[in-house]
Amino acid sequence: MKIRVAIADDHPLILRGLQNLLSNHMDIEVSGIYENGSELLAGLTVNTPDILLLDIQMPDKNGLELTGIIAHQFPEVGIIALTNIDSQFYIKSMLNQGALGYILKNSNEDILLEAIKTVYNREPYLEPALRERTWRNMIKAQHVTSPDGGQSLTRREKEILQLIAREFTSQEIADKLFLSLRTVETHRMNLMLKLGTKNMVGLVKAAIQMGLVE
Amino acid sequence: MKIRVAIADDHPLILRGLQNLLSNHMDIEVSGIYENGSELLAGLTVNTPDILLLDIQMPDKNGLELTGIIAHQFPEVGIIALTNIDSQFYIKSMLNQGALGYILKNSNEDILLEAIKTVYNREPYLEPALRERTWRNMIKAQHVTSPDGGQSLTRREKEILQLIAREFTSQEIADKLFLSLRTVETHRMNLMLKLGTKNMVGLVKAAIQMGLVE
DNA sequence: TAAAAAATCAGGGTAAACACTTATTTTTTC
DNA sequence: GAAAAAATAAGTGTTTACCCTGATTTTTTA
Repeated sequence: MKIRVAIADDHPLILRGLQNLLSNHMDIEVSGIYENGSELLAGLTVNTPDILLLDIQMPDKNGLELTGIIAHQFPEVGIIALTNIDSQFYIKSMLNQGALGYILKNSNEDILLEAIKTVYNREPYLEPALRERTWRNMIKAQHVTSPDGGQSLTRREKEILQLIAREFTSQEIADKLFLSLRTVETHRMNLMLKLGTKNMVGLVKAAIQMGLVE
Repeated sequence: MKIRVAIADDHPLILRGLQNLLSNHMDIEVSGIYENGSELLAGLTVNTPDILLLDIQMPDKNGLELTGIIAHQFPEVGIIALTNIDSQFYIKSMLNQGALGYILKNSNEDILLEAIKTVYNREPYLEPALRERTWRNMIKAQHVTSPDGGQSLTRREKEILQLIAREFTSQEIADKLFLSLRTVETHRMNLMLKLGTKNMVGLVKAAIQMGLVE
């Protein structure tokens, strides 16, 4: 019985590379390839795979939300995040949302196959290069973190953070979203509080780490 | 006569994807694949291709320098930068160093093929999505007093850019480097000109892309 | 050793961000 | 349907960034 693997990624090159790489293995079958979140959700109902290799950054849908939806709706699918984002925040969030694996796009073939086989057995798999740091962070997080965990941003906050990181001023954001300048500034202040920074520079860096831009 | 294409990229997936994609075309032949800069330089002397698809970010060598060396040593090779970096600074620098094409890794097959054919005919090719903005920037750059066309950042500029991206204010930078506030502001303005941005947000993003922080 | 590039500094302004506070309405969750 | 969370908005400042102009001195390069 082959392991059925679906792939969702908006980069044609990565899609091809994965397809080609996996098709060389007799115990793996590529059961579907999708270039965006909508296609993916539609495809999963028709043809449910064992493993889903999921790009976090896709044009139409956010990878975190997508993971939450799929993990809930198709609990039998083992989700492996496949991404360029080497971010502690994202690793934690994705695992929280129900992903079982997290590997980087510059991983080699061995890592990819090991991840697929591990997750197929319902065990978590984390890119070796990320393991130690993530462990340290999670241990630290239990020691230090404040009650609220400090990290979760609301939908509106993420939206505004993204616009900030795309070089819109507060006034421009207010106009764009039909909000008062004051509201946007309040959100910005709350973002700075939550992300522990004192200016736009820190916000931009956080936005990049979270994959909201670039 | 087939177009001979070499590929240099440290991402195994991208490498496979490209190889697979190009091998479907009768008029193209993949003449070499390289996973790092040293391999590439060694390989080119033995087997010189018509086109080189070159990743800017490789573990051992900087893509800019590499481009300069290859363009000088193998002028018959048409270099196409293939990268995730959507940065005005990098585009200009790469073209300056001798690259003829610049496309993004999330480009589709059509763009890739068009780039290869265009560059094979010794004509420059720029990713369509980047064209307009780059043009605008290049025109703007000629209006302004940036001496040589303003490609590379000076040592001092890089130093200050790094401090900006590390969340220092201009006043703090001035104190740290024993400069007048005005000097720091002048450098910041020049940075914005050179990098084609209107505020700190763009500077931070450029700094990250250039690897000055994180 | 000239010329070019880089680094330094400033006046005088406008616009935007930052800081601290309070408060109402809407939406979500239990 | 009550409680909690999120989203909305504002008053009143201070600080910093941004934009235009101009310049001199130091270092590098041809």
